[in-house]
Amino acid sequence: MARRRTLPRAFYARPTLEVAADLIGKVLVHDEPGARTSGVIVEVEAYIGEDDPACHAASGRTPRNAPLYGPPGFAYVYFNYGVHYLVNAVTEAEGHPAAVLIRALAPFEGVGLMRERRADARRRLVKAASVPRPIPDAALCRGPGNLTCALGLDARHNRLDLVASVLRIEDHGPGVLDGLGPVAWGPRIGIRVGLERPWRAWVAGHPSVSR
DNA sequence: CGTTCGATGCACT
DNA sequence: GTGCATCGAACGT
Repeated sequence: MARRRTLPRAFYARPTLEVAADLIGKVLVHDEPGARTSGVIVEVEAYIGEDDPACHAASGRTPRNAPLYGPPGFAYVYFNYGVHYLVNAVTEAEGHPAAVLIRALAPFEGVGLMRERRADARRRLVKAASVPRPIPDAALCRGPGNLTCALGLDARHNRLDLVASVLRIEDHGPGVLDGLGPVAWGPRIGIRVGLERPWRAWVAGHPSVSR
């Protein structure tokens, strides 16, 4: 197994767009004993400050968005649409609300467990009469709600320290993304405001990137 | 191809 | 009561 290094606090304590760019190709890990799941980050979005209308901090500090105002290198996980959890890495500095939303992974470790979790979740959602299509491996962590499902992440992981907990992001060295496309930038997805800011980054042409 | 829409919980107004 | 940083089935073209 290649050498792996957990990203240090200083990685996150930088301008959010730099962190977002550098997170592409790193590995998001949920290190449950005997059930590790992980994937290479291939799509992210930056949400930066109270001036960003799409950022959860746009209306000021609330109990929900408090982690955004905390120190960098912690997880901000929240529940959305009554269905999905979304995971962010808090960036910048304490008092500067900003984070990077992890939107898609190329499945790496624990792919079988990911398949089970996604299939279970879909069976719960789909009508009993219809037969769900099998989920291709490239789609297991395609989309922010899908990747938290596949990795088994939920509200328990909110506020966890990405530098020292079961939830972390690792650098597996250069070469992880060999043979894949370059990083592209464009407008963020699924928001109605702040579309003029091209703060979504993804690996061009990668099959695990959301659409 | 494209668009619509239901499922579902909760923070915030 | 409203509106989501979603997903994917179902339907129209």
